[in-house]
Amino acid sequence: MTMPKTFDFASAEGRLYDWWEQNGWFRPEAAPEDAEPFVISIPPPNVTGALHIGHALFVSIEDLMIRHARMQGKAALWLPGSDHAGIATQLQIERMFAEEGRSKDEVGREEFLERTWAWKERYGGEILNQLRRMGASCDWERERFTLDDGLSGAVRDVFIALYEQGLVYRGPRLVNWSPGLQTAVSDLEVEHAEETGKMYLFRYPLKDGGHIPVATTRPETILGDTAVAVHPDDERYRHLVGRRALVPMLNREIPVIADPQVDREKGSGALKVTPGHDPNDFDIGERHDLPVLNVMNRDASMNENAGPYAGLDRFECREKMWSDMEAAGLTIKVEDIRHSVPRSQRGGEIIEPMVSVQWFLRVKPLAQGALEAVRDGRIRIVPDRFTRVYYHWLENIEDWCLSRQLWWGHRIPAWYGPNGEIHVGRDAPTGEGWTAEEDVLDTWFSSGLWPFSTLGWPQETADLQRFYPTTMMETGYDILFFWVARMIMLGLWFTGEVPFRTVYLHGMVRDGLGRKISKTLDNSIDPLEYMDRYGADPLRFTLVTSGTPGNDVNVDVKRIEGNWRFVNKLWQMASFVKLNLGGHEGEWQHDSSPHDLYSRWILSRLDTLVRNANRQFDSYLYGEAGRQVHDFLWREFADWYIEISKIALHGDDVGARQRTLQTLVHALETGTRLLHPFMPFVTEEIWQHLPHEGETIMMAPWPQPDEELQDPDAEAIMDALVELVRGVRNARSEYNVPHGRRISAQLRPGLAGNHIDELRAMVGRLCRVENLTLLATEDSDPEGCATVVVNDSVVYLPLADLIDVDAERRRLEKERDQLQQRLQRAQGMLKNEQFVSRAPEAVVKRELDNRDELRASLEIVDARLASLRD
RNA sequence: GGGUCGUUAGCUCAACUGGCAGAGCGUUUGACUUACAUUCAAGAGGUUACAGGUUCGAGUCCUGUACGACCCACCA
Repeated sequence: MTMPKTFDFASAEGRLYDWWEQNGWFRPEAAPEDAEPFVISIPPPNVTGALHIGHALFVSIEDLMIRHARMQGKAALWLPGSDHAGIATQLQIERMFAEEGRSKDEVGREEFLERTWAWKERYGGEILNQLRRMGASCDWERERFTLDDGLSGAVRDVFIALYEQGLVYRGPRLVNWSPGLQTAVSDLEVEHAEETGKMYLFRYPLKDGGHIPVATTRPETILGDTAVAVHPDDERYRHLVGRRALVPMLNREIPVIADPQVDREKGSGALKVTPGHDPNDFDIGERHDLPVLNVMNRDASMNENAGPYAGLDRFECREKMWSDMEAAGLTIKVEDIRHSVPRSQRGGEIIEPMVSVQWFLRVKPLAQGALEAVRDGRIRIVPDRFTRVYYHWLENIEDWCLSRQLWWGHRIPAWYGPNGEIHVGRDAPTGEGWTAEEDVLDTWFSSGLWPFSTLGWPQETADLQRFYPTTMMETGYDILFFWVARMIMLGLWFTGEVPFRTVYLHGMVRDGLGRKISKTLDNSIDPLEYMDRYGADPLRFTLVTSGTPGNDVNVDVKRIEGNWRFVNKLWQMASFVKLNLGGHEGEWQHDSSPHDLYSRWILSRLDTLVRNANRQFDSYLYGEAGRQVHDFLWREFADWYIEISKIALHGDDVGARQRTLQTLVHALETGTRLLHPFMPFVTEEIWQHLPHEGETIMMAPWPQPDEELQDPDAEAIMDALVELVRGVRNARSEYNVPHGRRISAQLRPGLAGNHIDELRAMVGRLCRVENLTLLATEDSDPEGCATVVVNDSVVYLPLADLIDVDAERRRLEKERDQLQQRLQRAQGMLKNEQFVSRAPEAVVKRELDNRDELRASLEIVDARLASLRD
């Protein structure tokens, strides 16, 4: 069966994917029962999501890891699934209802959830189908969803256990309130941006007359003040401690207190204390038993505690308040300042610190184990610089606000009794008057259980036994805290084991100019669009080879096109081999006599490639490995070996032809296997056309180095021959020898003289030189020739009609200058006794050889130049 | 205020444990050479941000500076 002219990825991808899946090769069961497991739990994409370039990156890397492990004979399990993504999904469904003109509250919880589930069933699989399109070899029979029954049970059990262990508590605390989403969010979901704002300085009136100057950036919070604080040692204000102040515009009486937390250097040195709206003040308030006043509603409009300002939006209130204070003569001045503003990671709106009753997890006890697991090496983080970041965060961790005022999520299993009792458990308590908790858990709480909940925990399932701890956690560094750290904490706490052995962190995808992908810049790179245009393989190869571990990758979309060309090039190499295999299939591998120089050379190079690739895979340097395979196949195999192979293939030595075919097949088939984890589709299709063992390249063995193939002599000789060919081509080009014109040449043999047959064949085939003849030692240099010098060998090209003596002289002078420069460098090093005595022997020897070769070349070039001057 | 990463060809990026700085794209010239014009050949293009240091030898290790990006932190 001959191969089509080009690779039709559009039809091949779906066909191959279905075939792989139907044969069960994505399942760990495809490996022998005693095979070592290799497990990745997928970072579950949001059900609402559509494949974006960030997904494409992680899929490319993880599928590469999984396919590599599978080819190594491991029981590879890539467990797929999706995340219910509380906030993101809820917002989407809210928008749907809004389009129908109904608010979430009008709809009610029950219908809202019904609709969300219906939507999830209908569209939630879309993102996973897009993963399939990329070639992701996940075990779809093990697919999980964070809100499915098993996982929900795990979440509930974990919550209850933590509550019973006294680690989960409920209470009023200052939280980050998102007025747009109307829910609390965790510290991690708040971003701090340096922005220009205003600092308002004003007089805090005292009841008995006088005032204290106080500064704030949020005048509306004055309405919630319950004290004015000064530093106990501050001479300026010490005498005022114990007096009473009056809240501006409300005239509510509050104390003047002394607290060491007040920074005398900041602002006016006196502090308005608003325990209900400032974390700092909340602490002070606790120490002094101050009332905690919340002056805002859920949407951050002012509430009844704001007196006349009730109902105003917080920013309207700020202006109104200030102008009223101005009128009352209380203001001093307003200054522009740069300060950091807390904004919602999702909506971008300003987060309001607000006191609120929420569920919290005391994280510190869990953090200890998570720190130890990395410190003692049970978990390794790659690249290891992230280890420090991880330590720093866990060492300073604060309690985690678990509750969210949403509907879509795991409902907190708590009930409130008529007398204020709290019941936490699997089932509702019996008896009258209990009401269920309305809030759900932070999405990341369920994600934190992902590596073991997906394997059946808390049941002692066979999967849990076999595949836990998992092997590799591959994800972006942006969710090291959100997700990775929490999986480690919860995994250790509940299973007693690390959830995974290695954490591999990749960077963020940026555009071709290094800019963040953003809607406002409109610079998104749509993976689907590029897969439509070029197929999945070029996209995958580009993503993996464009960067280095842990660093952001700037994706230059032109590289996708370039790698599509690479796919075609591969296809053409295979076509060539296949074509030449022709009717000889089966015959091609019978000849076991020693190989020719060319074949020994390419096999030696191939072995070096295999060696490098193995080392790089072991160090997670996938990008470098991919680039090297690419360069080998294109630059060495196709440009040189295939071209040279035509000598034997078109010759009449049957043995030589067969040995060459054997090498062609071996090198290409091996290269294809090396490439399979990067580009699964085209490699499978090609592999099927080549002679191979086994059913699928997916399960073919990963290439191993073979010491026998190393052949430094063949490499050295081929390097010289290749240089001679390049030199002849260069001379032809410089002298504008018409492309079709055949020329003759003479060789003054140095080392290359031992391989005159090979050289003759090569120049004949590759640069249209016929009649390469040998010059005897006593022969004088031929006249009117262009000269090509490589080491101690010289090729003379009789181009009398084209040679311009001046031009040839310039050419040789340039050559001489280059040689001299390199020779000087080598001689300089060798003259240095320190170098000779201290550098490794091999390095010195290489430099010696180098010098000798350069000297030989230079001598010849000089002689030629001298003869031209005559 | 702490910390991390980056700065290499016009652009986007490589360079494993220090050992002759590479690729793709772009650019110049030539070629439809029966696997491939989705290609091939030849060329141009670099003081590896800057200043010191260590070393026989530094893009690579150390110190500092500049610029850029990011992370953490309760700066009224």
